Amino acid sequence: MAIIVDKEQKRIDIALSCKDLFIAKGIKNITISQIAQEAGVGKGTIYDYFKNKEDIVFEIVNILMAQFNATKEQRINEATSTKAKIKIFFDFFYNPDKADLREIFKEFVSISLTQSSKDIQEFLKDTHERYYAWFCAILQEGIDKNEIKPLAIDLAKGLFVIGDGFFISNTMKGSTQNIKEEITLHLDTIFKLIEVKQ
Amino acid sequence: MAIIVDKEQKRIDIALSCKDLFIAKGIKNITISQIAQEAGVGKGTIYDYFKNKEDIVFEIVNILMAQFNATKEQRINEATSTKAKIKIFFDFFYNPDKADLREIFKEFVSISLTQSSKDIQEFLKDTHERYYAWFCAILQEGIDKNEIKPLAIDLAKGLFVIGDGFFISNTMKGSTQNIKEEITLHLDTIFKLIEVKQ
DNA sequence: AATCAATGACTGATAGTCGGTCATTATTTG
DNA sequence: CAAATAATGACCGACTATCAGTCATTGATT
Repeated sequence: MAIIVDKEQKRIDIALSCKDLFIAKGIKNITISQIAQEAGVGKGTIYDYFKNKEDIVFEIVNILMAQFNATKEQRINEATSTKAKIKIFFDFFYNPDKADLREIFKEFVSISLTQSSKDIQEFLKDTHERYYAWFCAILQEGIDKNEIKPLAIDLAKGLFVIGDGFFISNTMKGSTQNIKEEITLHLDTIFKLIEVKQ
Repeated sequence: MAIIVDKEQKRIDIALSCKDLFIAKGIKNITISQIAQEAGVGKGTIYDYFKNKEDIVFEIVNILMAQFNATKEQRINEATSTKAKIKIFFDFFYNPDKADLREIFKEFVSISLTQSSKDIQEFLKDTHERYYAWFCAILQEGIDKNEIKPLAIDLAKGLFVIGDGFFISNTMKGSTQNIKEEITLHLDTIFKLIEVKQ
């Protein structure tokens, strides 16, 4: 009876159109009016597609992460050793091409910590569990192949969270230069300990 | 002259008086007027002692962390094994008595990620480095005593950040119940690997 | 009288709402 | 079948409520 818009697609379009604004200025320094202008729609329209400013950040992170993870899965499958696979898993935290994405991820974490609804927490939990299962599968595969000791599976959770740990720690200090070296050293050392000597 | 107030003490008094408000509602859901009322001063007075709302959170975290760490140093010195010392280091993240402090710490991290000034980043960097040095010293002591392998020192940074990692990861999911078990398992497993067999 | 502390009314900015308009499609009618 | 009309979702921006932060004034002390 009337115009029917692909709501999901438009949500994506709006989110992506103001991505650079978020990266450049940060959520606190942008107004909804600016976002609307950047997206080429009216202010009210923004609220037809998003609950609030934070919701836009969630959408941006979702879109970009999905894109990123599509290639990640492939790269992990191509890697041969468990160590190499695990390193790719943390690639996001130091890949120079992903600096922009990390900038938004920072906002995302900040929001998630203090302002996320039950819905969003549920979503985060699901996402987290899916990735953790994937991570465990990689480790288990290494164990089954006798590349690493069975004990390594007990390190899964602790290893899984070190990406976040390094990221938060470095971001809070304002020094994100050397995450790669830090993560690499840690993983190399862990692998020295858990690798099965042939 | 005129009335001379102990500015530093009053800053502390104001900060502590609204601590519970921050814990109960979170920074986003409190107004400066509420804070002023809770502290029993005028709104303008708040701005004589703090730059903004975020600044109050920094003060609260500083005060409470300082209190907490005073006892922490002692407890670490009392512990005999390196493993026990390291576990106490992460006590903050799961000690049931510190749930309130963690609630504010959450706000603190959230702010630090996206809104901290150069000054505050500098401060965070200093604090971080001091704690990291302490952490390394504990590990080094264990190495010198031949409790753990020399290699363990390369795990320092990665171990140091797992507290933050678990905290962020669990907080984002809204499940802070099992951090203790997770950290304990991780540390126990790491120590199985780095302990020197006698 | 000089000086510092405290204050709360005021201002500017902005998040979020809501009544109304417009464009498109469905339905009716000649 | 074409024109007229009805229905509806998309879109909008003026408006409102709220609140962070300021500053001119008052009050207290020596």
